[in-house]
Amino acid sequence: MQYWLMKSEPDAFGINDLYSRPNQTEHWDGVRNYQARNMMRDDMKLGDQVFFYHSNCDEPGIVGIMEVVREGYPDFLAFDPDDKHFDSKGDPANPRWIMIDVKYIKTLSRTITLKELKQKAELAEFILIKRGNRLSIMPVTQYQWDFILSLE
DNA sequence: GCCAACGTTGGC
DNA sequence: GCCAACGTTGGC
Repeated sequence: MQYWLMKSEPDAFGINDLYSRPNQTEHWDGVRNYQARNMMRDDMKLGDQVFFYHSNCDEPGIVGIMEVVREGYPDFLAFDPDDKHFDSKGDPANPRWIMIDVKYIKTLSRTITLKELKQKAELAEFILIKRGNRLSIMPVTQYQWDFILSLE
């Protein structure tokens, strides 16, 4: 089993939104970055655990945990002209963009903030805090996962 | 709202 | 294939 982190803006879709969905499950749509796409398509497997990260908000940080419950499949929003994630070059016979389904597992007792994560020597190699990183999906090592949870 | 960092696009 | 222009991300 592998570990991951996925970012979302809480104004658009936060952890409480995931919690409120039927079966506490939702598809993770709208990813339009090839590196992130490749991870969803090739590497994210059923049962993998994922940190839910709130970005672009008052207190950026890790707020909860979810689990991969469906592996990569075509992101249908890429074919919807009315959706903001529409891709005019999309070809249903050869889908370019991929999504997965995730299920809510838990909300952490507190937000483990980006500010706090940056101060930990143990996380010096964590992709999230590398300068200039903009990936919305990234792998987390077992060591990083355990260490971050120990901060809760 | 600003802007640094980075990815993508498209002319050549 | 280079690279300037442009768009997006996301912390602050």
